[in-house]
Amino acid sequence: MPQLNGGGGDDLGANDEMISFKDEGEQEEKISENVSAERDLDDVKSSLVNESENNSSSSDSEQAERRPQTRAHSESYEKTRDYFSEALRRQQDGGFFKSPHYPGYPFLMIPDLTNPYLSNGSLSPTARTSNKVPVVQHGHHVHPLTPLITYSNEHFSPGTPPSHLSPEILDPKTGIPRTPHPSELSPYYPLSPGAVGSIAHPLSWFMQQQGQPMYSIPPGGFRHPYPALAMNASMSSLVSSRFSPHMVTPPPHSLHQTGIPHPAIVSPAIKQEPGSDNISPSMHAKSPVPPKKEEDKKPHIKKPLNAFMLYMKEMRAKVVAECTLKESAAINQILGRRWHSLSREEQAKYYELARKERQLHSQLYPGWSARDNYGKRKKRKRDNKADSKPEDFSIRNKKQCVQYLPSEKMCDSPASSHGSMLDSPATPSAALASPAAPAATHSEQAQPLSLTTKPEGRMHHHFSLPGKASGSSSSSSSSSSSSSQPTISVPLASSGSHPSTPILTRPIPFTSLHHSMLSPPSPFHQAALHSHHALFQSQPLSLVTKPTE
DNA sequence: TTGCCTTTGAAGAAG
DNA sequence: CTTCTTCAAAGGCAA
Repeated sequence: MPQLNGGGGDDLGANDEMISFKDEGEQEEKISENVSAERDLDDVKSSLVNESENNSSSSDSEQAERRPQTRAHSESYEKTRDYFSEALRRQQDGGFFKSPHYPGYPFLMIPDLTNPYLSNGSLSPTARTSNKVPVVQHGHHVHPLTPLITYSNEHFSPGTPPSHLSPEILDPKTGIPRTPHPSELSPYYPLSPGAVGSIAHPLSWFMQQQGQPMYSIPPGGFRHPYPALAMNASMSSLVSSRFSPHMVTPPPHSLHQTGIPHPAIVSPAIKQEPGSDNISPSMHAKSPVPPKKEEDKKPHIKKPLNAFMLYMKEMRAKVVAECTLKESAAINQILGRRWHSLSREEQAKYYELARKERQLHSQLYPGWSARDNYGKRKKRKRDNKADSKPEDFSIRNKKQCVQYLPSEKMCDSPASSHGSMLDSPATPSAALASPAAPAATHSEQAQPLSLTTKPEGRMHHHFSLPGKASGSSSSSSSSSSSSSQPTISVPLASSGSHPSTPILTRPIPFTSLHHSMLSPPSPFHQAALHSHHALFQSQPLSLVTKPTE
């Protein structure tokens, strides 16, 4: 990502961004102060707050060091992994994310990755409960992002040594072979010639370290077909465990034709945490599709994770470690705030990863549709909100806030506990988006109320641009230009965007245009919008009400 | 045992 | 074309 070049050297446009960030930082600091105040009220735990927000490298590193000691059972590989990744990133970045690239890949290879899953084949229940002392399994460096993606490993031939790297990687966008980014070039690039054909695994660079599959592995999935590999070297397992020699080309339909469990595939019936002893039928079913009812047998292919989900996976452990909180709901609130506080570049990383993820997913499961998973879950009762009047929901939200807020105070960072529910998206992102941001942020704080509403209606939707605009990953590569809405393609590249980040090049809805000049496109539209919101703080209320309507 | 809660983003469905 | 709904992860909690 060029944009990041120079860390500080961010060039063009960077200034604005930088400023915005600063504002954010300031804001955050303010918040921190506030938090501090609150801290007094809170018990010692609150002490954690600071670092969570600041992410002080020192604290992280300290923690990192400590954790490894306890590694014995670490909680979940993932968490530790995340934690490390974070720590790593800090180290590399010096506490601040400067390099857009995924520098850490070198570490990937570190064999250490003792993957609990691999070792046991399952996570010990205790592990889950042992959050209090987040343990790190491996003290090695892990790139923050690497851990996230693992899935699809299976598609690569196990037999292929990691070293087997494809020299060239097809540029998703252009389809033209390109020299992989250094970060991308991992010695272990798992592509097997035959395997995914010419398609390089978009996430391969990412996957190497991954001990845990991004998608929950189907029961069978975990059971590595090649136990030896799995059990043995974490590394090999990582790389090869999921690779399947069988995998030649993506199945035309959702079901993995190969019958090889993919991390993303979960048998509905068997859906379970990785490591469960149960061997899924599908697993056994390595044999070509079992002749049972399609439904029963049909493996559940999970949706690819979006940027935020990726971020969550990475950061959750860290947040958990910093906080005493264990409830995901609370943690997620914090993560949501942090997400907004991320710099564009940082978010861009995740968007890019998510894009690749989707791309890969689509390649693996060409026929798969998100709709396939509809109804798998029980359903959400969120419906309530629809019923409830604005008032009601506000109240309801309030309750929620209260419920989780405490924790946030303790742990959360930046953004604010103050704002309480406000996660105000606007905050960080807005800041990024526009110079006006500062004011905006300020205003937000002033009007925390708006936050309460947010949950209800997902305000961003209202602002949001054409849904597809931001998204369509796959299309993104194609340069989604077909947005009916007036859009301007803003090559943020000029502002230093990563070349490979389609996001930046996406067309920006006209509505956010003015912001676009300053801010990143699509994924960030929201932010821009939020900033917008800030600008119009005079009418924040409207936002609130809208959702209800 | 099961679903809820909570977050953002993507995608599909519905209007 | 816009809006709404569902699902993705995750783990404590409630029923």
